[in-house]
Amino acid sequence: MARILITSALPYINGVKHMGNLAGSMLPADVYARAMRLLGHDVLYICATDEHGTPAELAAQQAGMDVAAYCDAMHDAQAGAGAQFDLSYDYFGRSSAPSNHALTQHFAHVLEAQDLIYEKVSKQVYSNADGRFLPDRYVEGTCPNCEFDGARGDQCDNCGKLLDPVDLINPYSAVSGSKDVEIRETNHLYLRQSALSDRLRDWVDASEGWPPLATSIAKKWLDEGLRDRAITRDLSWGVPVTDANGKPRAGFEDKVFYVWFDAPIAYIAATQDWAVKTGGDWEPYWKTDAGANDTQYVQFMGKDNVAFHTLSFPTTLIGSGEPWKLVDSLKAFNWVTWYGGKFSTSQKRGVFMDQAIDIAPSDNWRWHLMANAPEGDDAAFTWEEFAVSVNSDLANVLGNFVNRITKYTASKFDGRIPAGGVNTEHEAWIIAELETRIPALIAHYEAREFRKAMEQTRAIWAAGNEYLTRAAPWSLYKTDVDAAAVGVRAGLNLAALFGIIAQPIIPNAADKILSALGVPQSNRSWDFGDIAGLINALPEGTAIKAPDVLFTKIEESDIAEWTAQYGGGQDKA
RNA sequence: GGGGGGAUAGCUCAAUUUGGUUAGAGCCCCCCGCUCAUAACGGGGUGGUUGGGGGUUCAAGUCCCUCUCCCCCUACCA
Repeated sequence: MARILITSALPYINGVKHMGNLAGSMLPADVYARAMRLLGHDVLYICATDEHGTPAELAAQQAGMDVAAYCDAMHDAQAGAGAQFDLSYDYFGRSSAPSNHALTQHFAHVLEAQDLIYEKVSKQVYSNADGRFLPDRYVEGTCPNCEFDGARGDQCDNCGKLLDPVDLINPYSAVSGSKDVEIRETNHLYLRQSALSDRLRDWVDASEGWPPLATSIAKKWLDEGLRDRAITRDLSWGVPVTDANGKPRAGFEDKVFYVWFDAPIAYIAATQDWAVKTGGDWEPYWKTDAGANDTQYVQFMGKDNVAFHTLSFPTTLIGSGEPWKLVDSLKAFNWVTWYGGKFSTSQKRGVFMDQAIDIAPSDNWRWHLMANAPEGDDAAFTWEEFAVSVNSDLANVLGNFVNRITKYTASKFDGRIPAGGVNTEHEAWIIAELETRIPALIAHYEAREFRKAMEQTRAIWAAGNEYLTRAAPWSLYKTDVDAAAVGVRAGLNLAALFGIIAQPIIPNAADKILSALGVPQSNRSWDFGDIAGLINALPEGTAIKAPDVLFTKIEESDIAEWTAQYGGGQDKA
């Protein structure tokens, strides 16, 4: 048994997330967490809302709400959506929590004590109309390179050239459209990342189990030489910048820490909040002087977040000089796209978590998104593929298997798990299948290869159908009831096994199957022991029920309706 | 501009790390079987110049060069 800390990239606060966000970190982290729990590990799965930054302030303003109240509402909405998708967080915290304020300020103080923080004045665009400094991409204007009119301050979408907002011709605020903008000087705290390059490189070189994507991105930045990075912003909503006495830092009264400085720290702060809430101990997860070297720390994130997790956050932790736990393994995902294009609220393209749960049960989404996880490349969501996942994999292969064997048991064996008969070549066949497939399934989960894990799960379900065809108890029943009983008993045990292996992915359907077969909670773990015994594990004579239809199929008319409402193939971006 | 990832049956993806039998699977389609079951299930089959071009090698989807297209990052979006 191992102690495993799992974090999912923090979902940003400005609204309920779309299915791509769910599929890219929160859901796979959850499936992994559930699988590791079933394997008997001591798992802590931590997530939180990422609440600071300019977009949060603007979203609140647009909603006509106070930022804090807006974040309260959105945090609740996201927590609710997560619960509806059965995300089994041990704690779902907030980057705006007092614990994170304190810890972020703590890190800034110890980093400064290590001479890794200094003040520097830079130039930034200020919008008089909006009464705020504008991040580079919130300034738009004419591109000095190609004269495109809608160029953003950081990059021109037309010619692709990287820009400095100061160079834009006729700059205006992307927030209000106002041209009343000016360049102002502003003082900020900078993190001396350059001083930590060597220590960071040593750590990256020593790391194992990172995907090539993560290693190559980290090394590229290191090769170019880490630049010092501003870790404060001119905003009001965020973690206040304090001095060593906890008072507002002189000259920084109207500034807060940069969201990417405080957000990853919230992984730790949320763990502290979990400890307070549950009476647990957070230090064995995060402090190497409290046992965290024995903790396996796995981070899940989208491909855009890799540099922050491999460089920025480790810089904070290493630079502190304190014994903080660093990440062991990363799993980075590409994007789920909507028919190959981007999700867009305004253009009604794509489904968000709160809408999705009204369309189909959580299990259906979880299965489809994991079976088509964007592991190698971006993966396009389509209603047609969704229907295939639900109808073929869930309804026909798994749902129908459970249905056919339980119904048959009800009609011919009095609804009880039958005794009698002896195993034949057919039972030997299915046992051999399980003896190779179950270890392979577990290996895929341990390697966090989700598509392969789903493929193996489905293959095990499908093997059950093949077994029933081979054993054909309905034929044997006419001449030898005991011989038929062998097939029925094995089939019922297989149904239970299928529920047990399905738990990380489709927890609700799995529970329905296991409850119908009378499998107690205590017998649902992945401690399989002797695999040959799995087809005789259920107590003979136990009364079972045929569960209601486990998965309702998706009809052509459903697809047409959803396409009309949420967009589909006809408006590819 | 720089860096990284990707392009493989009609569709969605394996196999590329470590070059090695006839490049696999699911869906679709066709044929057969079964009749316990949600018109489901099982078996078999059709289908590939591995994005284009060039090279290395006894052998290339895999290594090298080059071209095309898509995605991410490029340090003040998160």
